[in-house]
Amino acid sequence: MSDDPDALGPRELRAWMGFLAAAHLLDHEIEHQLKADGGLSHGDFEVLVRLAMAPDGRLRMSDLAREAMVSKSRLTYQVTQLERAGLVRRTACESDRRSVWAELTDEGRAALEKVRPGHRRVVRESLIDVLTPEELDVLGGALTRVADRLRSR
Amino acid sequence: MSDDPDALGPRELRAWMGFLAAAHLLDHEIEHQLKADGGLSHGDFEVLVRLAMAPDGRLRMSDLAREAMVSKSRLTYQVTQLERAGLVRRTACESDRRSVWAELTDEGRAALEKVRPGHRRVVRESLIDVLTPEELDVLGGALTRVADRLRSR
DNA sequence: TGGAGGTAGTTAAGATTTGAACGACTTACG
DNA sequence: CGTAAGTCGTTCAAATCTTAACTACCTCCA
Repeated sequence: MSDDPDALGPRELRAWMGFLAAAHLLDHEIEHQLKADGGLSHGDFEVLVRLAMAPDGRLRMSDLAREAMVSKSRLTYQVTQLERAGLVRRTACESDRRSVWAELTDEGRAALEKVRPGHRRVVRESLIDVLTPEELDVLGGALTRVADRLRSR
Repeated sequence: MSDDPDALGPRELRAWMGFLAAAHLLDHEIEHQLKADGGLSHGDFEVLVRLAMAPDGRLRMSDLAREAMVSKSRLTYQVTQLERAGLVRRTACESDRRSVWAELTDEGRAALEKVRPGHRRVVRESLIDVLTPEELDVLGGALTRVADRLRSR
């Protein structure tokens, strides 16, 4: 009844459970730090980071949604909130009047910098520093492959 | 301006970005499968799984919340929904009248079994089969350590 | 031209989640 | 005992997220 020929084996189960738990808990930790240090959700942070990395600090809503891995309607909501907080600005796009630029304001850049040290600390203390350099490389390679494979479907 | 002495290095960044993306995308995939195969959210599924693993198929709300990694108030909502769907039943706890048992019904067990093959398929195809056996072990060890460390804080 | 069909972003309604506060009960300790 | 402090699960309001339209615009091709 509880045995099943194609259930996951112990090694597989350990990897899967570990992955699930680590993802959950780490996200929790990050969410907490970002909220405490700058009143941002993890989603908001990802949006700001993508914008900060983009040329001219701006991206069209669609591209931003894809890069930050959020739905379009969720991004609409998020950007509205971020705009209300003065961290992002919406701008009309000349070349395609359907499009809208989401652009990082100076305030937005500042908010990002304010929150980043704590964010790095969490990532380091909770993940990076817990792994050996070998584990770090294996994990990086393996999970990048996993993600790429999921993206191309 | 964008350079920072204690920013993550390339290997670290790859591991972190890979982890973040893999977690996001895999969760998305699972959410989709569970919804399609049985109308369950990933959260609901986790709740049912923990109950199925527990002796007598039941757990107190608090323990269930801890094991399924959800907040108490979220669990209250979830269990109410699952109860409405007939998959879970609430029972009074004799030994501690503050507590409430959440108990898997036969229907709940059936719903779980119905959805499990697809779930396993997703986990295998998206994660397990993408990794070499060595990667699987390294990942399992490393992430279990990461999770344990985060749990004990 | 003039649509057909696709894309960009928003909206509205409903579902879910959060976080603080609450009532009921238990436990520990003076 | 009797009460202070803690735990258990729920509730409520507010915040957030999802889904399915919907408007406006762009592209392509007859």
